[in-house]
Amino acid sequence: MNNVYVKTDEELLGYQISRLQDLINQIVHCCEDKRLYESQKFGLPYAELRCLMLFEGERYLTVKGIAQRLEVAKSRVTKLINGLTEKGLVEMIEDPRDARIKLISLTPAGRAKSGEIAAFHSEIHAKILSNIATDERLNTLSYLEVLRSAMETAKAEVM
Amino acid sequence: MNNVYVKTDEELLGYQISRLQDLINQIVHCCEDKRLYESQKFGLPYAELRCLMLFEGERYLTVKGIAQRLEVAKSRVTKLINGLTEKGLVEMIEDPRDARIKLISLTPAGRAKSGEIAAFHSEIHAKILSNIATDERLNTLSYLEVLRSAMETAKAEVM
DNA sequence: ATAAAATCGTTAATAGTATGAATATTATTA
DNA sequence: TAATAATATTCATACTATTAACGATTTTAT
Repeated sequence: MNNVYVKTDEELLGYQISRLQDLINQIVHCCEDKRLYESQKFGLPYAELRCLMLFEGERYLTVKGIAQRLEVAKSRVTKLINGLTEKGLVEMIEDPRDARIKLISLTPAGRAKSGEIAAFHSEIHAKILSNIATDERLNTLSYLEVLRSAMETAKAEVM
Repeated sequence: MNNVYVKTDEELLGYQISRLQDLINQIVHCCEDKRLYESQKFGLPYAELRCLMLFEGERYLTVKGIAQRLEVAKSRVTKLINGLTEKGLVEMIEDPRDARIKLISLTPAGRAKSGEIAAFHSEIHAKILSNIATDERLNTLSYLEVLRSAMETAKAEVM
């Protein structure tokens, strides 16, 4: 009978769906743990930490630019910059050509901390790679790209 | 000369590290979008939504049990249950055998909403799967498991 | 049987994440 | 020059989450 096949197919799909769900949840949960850990490790609220990392290779950023990159409201950025300024990690000067604009840059301490954080990020991802067999790394990255792409497409479809 | 090979190897590793970093970030970012979307869609703060989903197959939960599963403080759960009670989604009775304990259960409305949310989760993961070629699904799940495992190991090593 | 210890949930204070509306200042443009 | 646009800040609000202190109840040990 056909029913048997249909049911097996459905069962397989159901199994794959819940497996995918579990795997993604566990991976995301792992990332949330990392987030908490690095926030502790570097003594910064996570949002400020993320803000600090935007200065890689850029001398000056503006409130508006940071807001766009972090995808948050400008008013939020004002708060973050206040926090980072109090901690001596960034400083603000006025744009010589437009007094509305404030240019934000890293202090030496900010550059140092930003470097430490970047190094930690590299370290942790290097560690993850090292836990994947050499001959499986390429495939892992490829299939991760497959998943990423499938997720973006699904997002566009559903949301 | 040996230097040439060494450098190529290092470059490859560096490339793979930053690719892994990007892919994971994008996948997590996608999940954060989903989180915001479903919070809107179901008219619930995300934490309350997660709380609601714990009742799958369980008749009664306690504050302590919920706190453990959500990995938050008990006081946080009190707040979440207050919110869900105000919205008519859960209700609380006293444990007949121990007056310290409060048994929390879904109301009919809560059961309905919980069902909708579960259906949405299935739908979205089904959609993701459907965006992966049939002959690539098994491999995607396998390599996702490889990654998950490598991440858990790295977490244990670093943190 | 009762005093001490443990358990359970709540309250209050605090901190971090984030938004939106209103505002002040400065540039641009008509 | 007057209206408009751009930039950043302030304030009110809401959500996420923790810790410490507390009151009520149950368990345990004397």
